[in-house]
Amino acid sequence: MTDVAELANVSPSTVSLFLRKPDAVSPSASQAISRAIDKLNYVPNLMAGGLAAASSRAVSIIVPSVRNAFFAETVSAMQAALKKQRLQLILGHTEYDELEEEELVRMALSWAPAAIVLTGLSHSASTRRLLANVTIPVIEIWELGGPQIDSAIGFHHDQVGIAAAAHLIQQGRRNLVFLGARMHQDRRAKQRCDGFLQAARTGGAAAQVVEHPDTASAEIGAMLLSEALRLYPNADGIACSNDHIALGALFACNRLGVAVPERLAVVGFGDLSFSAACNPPLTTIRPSGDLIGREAARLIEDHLNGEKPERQLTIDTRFTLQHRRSS
Amino acid sequence: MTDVAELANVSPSTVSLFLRKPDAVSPSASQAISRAIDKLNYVPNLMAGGLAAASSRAVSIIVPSVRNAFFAETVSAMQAALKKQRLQLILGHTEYDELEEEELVRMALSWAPAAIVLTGLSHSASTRRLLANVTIPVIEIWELGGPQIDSAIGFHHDQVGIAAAAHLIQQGRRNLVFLGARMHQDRRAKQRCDGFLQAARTGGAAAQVVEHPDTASAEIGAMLLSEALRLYPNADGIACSNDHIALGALFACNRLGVAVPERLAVVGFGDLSFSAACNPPLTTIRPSGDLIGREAARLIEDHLNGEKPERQLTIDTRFTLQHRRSS
DNA sequence: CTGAAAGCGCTAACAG
DNA sequence: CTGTTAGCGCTTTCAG
Repeated sequence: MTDVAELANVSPSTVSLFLRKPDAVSPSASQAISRAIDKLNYVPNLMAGGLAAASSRAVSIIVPSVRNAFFAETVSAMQAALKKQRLQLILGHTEYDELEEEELVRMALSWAPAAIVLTGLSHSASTRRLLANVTIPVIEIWELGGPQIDSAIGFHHDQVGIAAAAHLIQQGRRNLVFLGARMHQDRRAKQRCDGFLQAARTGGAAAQVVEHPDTASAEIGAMLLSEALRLYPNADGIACSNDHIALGALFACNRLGVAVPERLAVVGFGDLSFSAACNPPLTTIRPSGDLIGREAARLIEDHLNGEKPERQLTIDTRFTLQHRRSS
Repeated sequence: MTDVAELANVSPSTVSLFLRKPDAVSPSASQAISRAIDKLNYVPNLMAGGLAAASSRAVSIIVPSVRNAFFAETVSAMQAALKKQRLQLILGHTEYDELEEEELVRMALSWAPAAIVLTGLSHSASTRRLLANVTIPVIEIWELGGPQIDSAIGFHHDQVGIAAAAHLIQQGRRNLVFLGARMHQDRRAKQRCDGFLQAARTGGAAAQVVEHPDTASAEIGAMLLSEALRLYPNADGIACSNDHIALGALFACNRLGVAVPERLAVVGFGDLSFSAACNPPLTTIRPSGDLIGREAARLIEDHLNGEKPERQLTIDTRFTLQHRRSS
């Protein structure tokens, strides 16, 4: 920066100012500085900047895993939105482990990030303690309906389950089964399941659960469907903890000669890339993972720009039922 | 750190040393420092550390998008491996745009990362210039077979196409079609296609391409298959640029009453989570996205530990054909 | 094995 | 609008 200043015949602080608030520098100086930057191929050192400013242009985001399409979508949308503010994403994966999350939060904090984004509302006591006294925005995403650390952006997963049950009942189904995967770890899948069961029973339908401990996949979905049909031969409506499970269920129905939706209606969750293309096209509940990311980015921007320094926000991004031929 | 030092009755530099090389500090001092750290809930400031050391514990990784399952897998594997070294991933998405990549590289450099990871071998001239003089490892992933900036980890995509063609020919198919999506942007899909065409023709089979400009999806796969059958009614073997396309092709065959593999053999690429569960299970070529991530992490560790300061490495992670019932 | 000293490259008052 | 000044919290020789 000193070199740039020298070449542009200004002081280093003018260069610094130009870099942070270009409009606050005279056009002539701006031009000279721009030229010097180009000529010297100057790249600012964000570590130095962050140290001096006691906060960095990094945003830490901690998700269970980006291999999960839901979180990949949010991460991707957030990164796209933050890029405009020249903010960088620092990524961490908890793999659904609260201790892992705690360690990641600790590491994240050492970067003095501009904000920290966590998945879900459930965290270890130490994690809460670590985050209790930070002054940056802490944003919990993809879950609503519990005590928040600071702001939360997402939706109520029990309502997803309720919507699925209501839909199946409306379609005249009365013997419902929920197919779930890894619900001992995936709290949100569990919430969808619980909402489903309760709404189904309230609505006068029978409702059962068939589950598998491993990560959701089409393979497990197929297994779960066969199992469900074995245990509950007169089941007529199936809700799945996500579209991977639903896809496998559709494959299994196809193989077993079970007519969908005539004999069995199927509803998924996620509206993944294949869901509309299935045989038959899958009715599913679509969360807006990208909206969650964009809203999170907006919150962070607002905080950075000093506007709306509101805290403790709760933003419900809702979800929509995509009614297709599988139900 | 000063507070910790004071509480532990040592100097700040001893604390610093303890944090970086615990073994170089006496047990008694170590214990006192540990205790002080715990009591004060001390979190080191990595910005300050990075500034002083002129290199940070961040690794920048730039991929087209984590919404793409291939890159999500690599990112995830890499993060898991780097965590052991207390290295953090800074993520950037190019969305298949070289100018975007260039800007991301510039931003990445301002973090003085320990290494920088790019996707593919094709970059803008400016990007190459930016990276020409850096002393940290520059690792290009997911592509082999062109000029490298520094090290490269991946495989030859034309060989994937060749393997698909060879497989179909071996199955007795002679009228082949390649279904491709977004090949004007996705260089690697194009390479697979080119390898396929060449190998097919060399092998004495007819080979055609049917493509779509948008991102690969099952929906587009279904469209492409219908189109292929319309244009080439006697096609008997289909290779797809990835498993999303193949999934859609299988759906379309199912709807059109086209028997797979009797009438039409289908081969995909990716071995995604649903591929083994399809009807029929999909023959596909499986790259090892996680291995790419682990090898990249290993390279970075080695460099950091001063071992094997080899540069210009080329690591071929290969791929394997998963022969299933669709062919 | 421990400590003193000298910055790393930048930001942020503040004064002009 | 520009420049001066005093650090940000740590690492890294270099002595002891």
